[in-house]
Amino acid sequence: MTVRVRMAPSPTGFLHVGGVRTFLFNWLFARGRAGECLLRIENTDTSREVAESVEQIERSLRWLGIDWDGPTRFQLDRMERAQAEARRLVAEGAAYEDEGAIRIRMPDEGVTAWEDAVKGRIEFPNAQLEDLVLVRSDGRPTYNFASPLEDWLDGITHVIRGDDHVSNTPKQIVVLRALGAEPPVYAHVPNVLGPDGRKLSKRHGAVSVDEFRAAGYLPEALMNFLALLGWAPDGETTIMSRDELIARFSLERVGSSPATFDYQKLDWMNGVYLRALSPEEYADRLVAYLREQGYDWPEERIRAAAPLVQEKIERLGQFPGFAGFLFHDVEPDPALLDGRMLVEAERALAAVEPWTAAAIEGALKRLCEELGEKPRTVYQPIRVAVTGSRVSPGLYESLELLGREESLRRLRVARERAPAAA
RNA sequence: GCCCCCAUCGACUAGCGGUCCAGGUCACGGCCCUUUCAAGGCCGUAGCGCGGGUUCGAAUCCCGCUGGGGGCACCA
Repeated sequence: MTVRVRMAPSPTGFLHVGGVRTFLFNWLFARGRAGECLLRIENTDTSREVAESVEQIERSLRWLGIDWDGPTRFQLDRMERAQAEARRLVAEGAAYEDEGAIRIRMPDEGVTAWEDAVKGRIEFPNAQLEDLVLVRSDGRPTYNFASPLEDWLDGITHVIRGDDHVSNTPKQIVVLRALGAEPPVYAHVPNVLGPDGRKLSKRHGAVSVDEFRAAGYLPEALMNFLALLGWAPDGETTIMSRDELIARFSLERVGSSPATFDYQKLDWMNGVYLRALSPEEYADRLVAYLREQGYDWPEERIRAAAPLVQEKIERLGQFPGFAGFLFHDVEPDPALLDGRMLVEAERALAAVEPWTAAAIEGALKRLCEELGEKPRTVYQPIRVAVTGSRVSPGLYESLELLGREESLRRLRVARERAPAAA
């Protein structure tokens, strides 16, 4: 039997990483088994907000590298079929009308159980189940009716969803059996929590895929990180390509306890991916990212600056703060300047020929010897004067890129602002 | 209140009765390298929630407790 799963976001706002993690598991599972993965929007209305939200969801999934088979489906499209099925259940005696709504009869005794692919056997006492509304008095099917019905109609073989659906499952199983359908395999994956142990939400930081994109995370890094939230191929491997994730993913190895989203680890992992990029690819991504974020800085200069930062930043979003001095003037803190050093640096650099990182290095090292000072003593005022910060890319390369004229100009301006030189 | 699920370092996890005085990664601390910051290398701190069983032997199995989480809608 061909595996067929579905990703079922509700069109409320943006795509939440917790939900994406669940979709990712669906997708990895299907792709690793030559199966199909559908995208189904669980909507109950068709407002414009829904349409926009759907576009947003599709865009976020595509960016991450998660694709789906066939057109996006909408739960509401099955409304008439749902009503017909409900009427059929009434006719068959499995359901009944109640103040305009249709309710299904739940068994009163025994248990409803299933073998969960990640949690093992789960049993629910039937006495716990109330007669569930299938179709509201206004004619719209409820979620617990529409969802399993569509799973059946779409031939879904595995329902991989969040933990919070565990208690819906027995109801859906009863619905499916009444319909004459065989329930799919259920796999309930644990939820993703924030650092404080509560459900991951905006107060913890970024939560929508779009926010991670805007912050300069790489989709492959985010995918790798998300895959490891509740799943591990073994105890050692952490960095895995998309293909490796697909090849190794299995529901059996999904854990059953909730996982905490660790922003620091994501940052580290993103840095690993960033550093692993070829210089050309890195520059391409950086340029694309900055364009997307609305920076109109010259592409050639961005490309030239890329190698200076590749080893240094772990999110592309750090680029403007870290290397922005190459694109605009700076405001050095006078307290960090040293008039004497700046005068000496200006003199030494004015004579450098040609203006290359290597020659600049030679000149500055000679200066240190002449002055009998440690490099850090000599370099810091220069760094601050030229980059506006005590933290920057390599000094020689930065000076080279800035150009002699601009470098000397910044040194001069800074010297004038420095505390009275001795 | 009732029902369901979960429980290994601060975090993600490996471990599916002995090979574990518990391994890997992030974070943290120290050292090295070093023009700042990173990166990299080396070393280190740190964990089986508690109590009973079962067993020659338990992180691993069973029961209870405690602690988390989720659910009990004509929401999804």
